[in-house]
Amino acid sequence: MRKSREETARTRRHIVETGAVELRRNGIAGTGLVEVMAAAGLTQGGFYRHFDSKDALVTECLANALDSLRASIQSAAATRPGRAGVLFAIDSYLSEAHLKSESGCPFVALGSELARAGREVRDVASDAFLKLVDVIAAHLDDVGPVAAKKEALVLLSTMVGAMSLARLISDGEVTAMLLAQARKSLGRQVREGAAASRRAK
Amino acid sequence: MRKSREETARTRRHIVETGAVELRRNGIAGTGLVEVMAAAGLTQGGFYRHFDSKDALVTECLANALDSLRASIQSAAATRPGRAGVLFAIDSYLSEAHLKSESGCPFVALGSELARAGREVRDVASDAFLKLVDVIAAHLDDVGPVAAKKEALVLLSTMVGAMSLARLISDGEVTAMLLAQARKSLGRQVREGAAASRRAK
DNA sequence: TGTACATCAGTGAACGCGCGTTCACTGATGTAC
DNA sequence: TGTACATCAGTGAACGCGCGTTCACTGATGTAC
Repeated sequence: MRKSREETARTRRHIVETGAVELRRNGIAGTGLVEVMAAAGLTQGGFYRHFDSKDALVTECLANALDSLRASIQSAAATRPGRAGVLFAIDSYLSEAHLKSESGCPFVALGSELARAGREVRDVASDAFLKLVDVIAAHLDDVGPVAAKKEALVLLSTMVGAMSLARLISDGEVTAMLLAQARKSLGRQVREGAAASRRAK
Repeated sequence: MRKSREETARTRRHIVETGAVELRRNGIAGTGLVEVMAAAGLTQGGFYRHFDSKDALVTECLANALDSLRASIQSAAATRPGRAGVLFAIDSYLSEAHLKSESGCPFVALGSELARAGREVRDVASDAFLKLVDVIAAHLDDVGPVAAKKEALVLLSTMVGAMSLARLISDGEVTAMLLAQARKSLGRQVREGAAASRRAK
């Protein structure tokens, strides 16, 4: 049953992609290899032809998921120039669709588990976060790059925090209010950001 | 080896308190009953004399941890009147001490696991969150109660998000910058909050 | 108040079960000549 | 280009191991009279 190199590579990519979804749905500890392989249409036995360990899979799936997040924020921001792009990216992130999504932000879906993860996993998460900061900061082009980065750090903190809390709150009305309020407040911050930053100097 | 009612109650409380710490250190899935009982100085066999299941323990430990959080924020805020109290509570929350603490905010330590938890656990988390919102909102007493609640929702989102991200980032310098920047930005928001809220009307 | 018995907190061992990992096997693909 | 052999992707079963849970047992505490 040996497969061609091309098909092997395709299978591997497929495992990573379905694994990236399963991991965000059930968490790192809550996701089994049998489950990931089954979701990819395979049996558990073949897993170790592609990866050294569960940890190696987690690292790759996380990198994949973080890349999706960056791509999605980047393309949302790219629809409008400067701060308007950031506003749009924020509204997309803090949407009901993202709230219910099973392939959303890994910082929300895996946040507390990532903090306890090994060196390699945390490095992947850290690097991806800094890239995300740069994506946002690049759109805050009416202040200096350092000020833009600092501003982006705080915007992302609120985004991740609001979505994390929205996910765990069981009362749908509060959830909706929280997201709406975060969008509103970040909107104000982003619009007034340049002025506030200037004032702060 | 039967113990007196008083001692039984003390033992139970002790299990919940040590369990609340273990749970935040290792996560829900990552914490075993053997480990919790050992941390309390007991053996696993006695566990079911106090709790119906691991889930029941988790619910109680979470409630305990959330109560500690509320008490700590409440007492920090109470040291100063009005918005100054909120500023102080924010700085305490976003401190290096809290970053390294093993008995800190459950929303940060368990966030992504809570979102996947059962009805009861999520209800406990939700109720505690709303109480926390009220604690903060009570100090934003120069705007109406509804505006104060909305403002508190966003402040807490940034606090939880910043601490969650700070915990998972492996670069200590970035972590410190993120916390510092969140403190600074929230400080500005809280100080200008009343004015901004009035403007928004 | 004292006595006899029931209760039950805590121990230590055992139970299924699911997990990550390993392995013998199959047969199509890749390689060497 | 064709042939013979080595490689290896994928299967299905098995492995230890740790987990949540159960249980027989012990002996101090609580209760009934």
